[in-house]
Amino acid sequence: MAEVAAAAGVSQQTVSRVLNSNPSVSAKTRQKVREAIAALEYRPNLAARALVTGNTHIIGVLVSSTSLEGPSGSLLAIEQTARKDGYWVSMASLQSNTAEEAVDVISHFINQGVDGIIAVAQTAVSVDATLKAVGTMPTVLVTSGSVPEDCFSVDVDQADGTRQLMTILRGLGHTRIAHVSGPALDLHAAARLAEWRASLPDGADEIVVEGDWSSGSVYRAAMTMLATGANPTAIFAGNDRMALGVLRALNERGLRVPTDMSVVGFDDILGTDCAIPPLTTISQNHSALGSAAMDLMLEAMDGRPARSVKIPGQLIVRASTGVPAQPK
Amino acid sequence: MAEVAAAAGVSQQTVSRVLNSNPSVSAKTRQKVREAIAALEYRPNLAARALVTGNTHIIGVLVSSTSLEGPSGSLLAIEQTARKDGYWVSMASLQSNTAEEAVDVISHFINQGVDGIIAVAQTAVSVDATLKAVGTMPTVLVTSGSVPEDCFSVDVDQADGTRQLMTILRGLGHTRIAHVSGPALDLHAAARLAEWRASLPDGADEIVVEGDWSSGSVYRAAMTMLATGANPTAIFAGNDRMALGVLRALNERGLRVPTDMSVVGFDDILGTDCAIPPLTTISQNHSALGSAAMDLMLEAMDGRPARSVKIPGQLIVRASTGVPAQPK
DNA sequence: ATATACGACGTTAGCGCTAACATTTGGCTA
DNA sequence: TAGCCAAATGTTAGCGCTAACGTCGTATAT
Repeated sequence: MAEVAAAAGVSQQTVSRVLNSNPSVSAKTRQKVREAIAALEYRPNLAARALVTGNTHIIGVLVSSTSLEGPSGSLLAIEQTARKDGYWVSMASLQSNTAEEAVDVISHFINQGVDGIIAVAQTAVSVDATLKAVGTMPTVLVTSGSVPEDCFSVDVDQADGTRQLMTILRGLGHTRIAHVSGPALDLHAAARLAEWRASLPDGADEIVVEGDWSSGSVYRAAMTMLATGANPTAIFAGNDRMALGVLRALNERGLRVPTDMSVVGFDDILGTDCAIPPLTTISQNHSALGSAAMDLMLEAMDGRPARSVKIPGQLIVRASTGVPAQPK
Repeated sequence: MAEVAAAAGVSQQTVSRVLNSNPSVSAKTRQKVREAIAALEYRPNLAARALVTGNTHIIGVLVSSTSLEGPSGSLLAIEQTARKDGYWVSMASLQSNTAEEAVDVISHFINQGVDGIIAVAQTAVSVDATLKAVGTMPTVLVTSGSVPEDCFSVDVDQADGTRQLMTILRGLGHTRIAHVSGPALDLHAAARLAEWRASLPDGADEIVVEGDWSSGSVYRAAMTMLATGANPTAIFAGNDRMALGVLRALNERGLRVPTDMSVVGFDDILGTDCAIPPLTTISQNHSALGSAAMDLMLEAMDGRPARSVKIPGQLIVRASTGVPAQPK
């Protein structure tokens, strides 16, 4: 920087002012400095700047990596929004979903001097660990779990999405709607399960099996369920991958979709438009979620009061849903 | 840090030595310093450390986000390996696949003082832009494109994976094997296309349609191809999502898989084990790719000579492949 | 007893930058 | 023409840390 200053015939401070777009630099000087910067291929050292200003313009983003599509979609969306707002992302994905690892990562983020932390949390454990570790750092949780009043959070509205699916199924005439849930400890799974339960017709049987988000786990579970004689007319799978497992199980048992059974999923992952048959599901608007997370981050950094945002999911109706067959 | 030194009754430098595990600190002193650190909840300022040491222990990772599964799987794998090796990841995902955006991002990484850059590049444009922008910074490319001799690179072996698929199809007796390729500018698509072409029986027709990696694009294209009377007995889709589109198109035309047509994909994305029928494909070992990328990074930082690593893909044989029907 | 070596610390300086204050310059007013 | 203001620039100090070197004391060799 000293070299640039010398080359432009000004002081270091003036170079600094040009870099920081300080208005009190004359156009002529600014021009000279710009040329010197270009000529010398000068690059500002952000570590030095961070040291003196105390902020890095870096956001730490923590994702729990257990299930791939959701969290990494959110991560990419958050990153792109952040960059548009002039922030950069330091990321870490949890391997274990232990509190310890989350705390380590957050601790590192703080040491690194991040301006804020966004945690994409799948389980109550990581929500709690995050809240303990962040201290007074501006924080936004991307989670469907319950969060304290004074905490910023954002999520795709799981309950609303579930209601949309249930509404369309009931509208078609389904009353016996089974549920294939995600892992019990997962907050998204819990939210979808709870709302499914709440949306059941009064007095309906609760036909539910638990999967681990993977299609394979559910293929086997669905085969078992179908064999037991609990005869739903529709199945609400907790995510699209599990819905694929259901579709395969139905196919192998010779049940037609939607004639013999309607199936719905959740997430609208890539490829479900070409499931056999194409799957009715809830599309998650990752980019809206990313922008919302970043908007909240800016509010948090600004010291504004905490609030929570729910992004509505969009119902995508495809061929896997239809009216139930009349009982023969 | 001065406070910690005072509390422990030692100099700042000694505290620094404890933090950096310098051996020439007596056990007793080390203990005292540790206690002072804990008592005061002292956190080292990494920006200051980076300023004086000149390295940040941060790796910049650039991913092109166009297609989701592959790059973000690699990203997560790279991050987890990096953290195991004591490095942290600063990431950016490209929205446009322009050289300009890549250069901006890399320029930022350099300003930030990253110790190295890993670029997950899908197109020749981003490979070139990356190589121009990084200068002398240690760099590893994750790409299937051709790279200069003096450049570290790693990729799942596209050609080998394609050969494995072609070998099994030919072994089953298929000679007319169509290809559904990814977008022409994509390096993975190009590599798979080239090897498919090379693996065709001599003098065979080249039946090929181009998709954009999405299942929807290919569903339509496949329908068209099937209607034209080019009658392959097997279809090699450039990725699993497009294979799903092919499966759906076949299903709607009443063709059975694998009796009337065998189908293979590439990537082994989650859910293909429950495609109808389950898909024969090549599984990409993301975690091996992540470790390899990080190993190469360490070599690059060490000034060792460049080399390229190919990670073999693993053939997963499922129900979508079988012997071709005898011509009626 | 003297020289030598080494382990265990302390002292000094500076990494590259910006905040805060000091200074200069030109333009305008009375 | 003196006086004053504001815009444009310079000067000083310090952010938190570590590299390099200096100092002290104790153990070992001669």
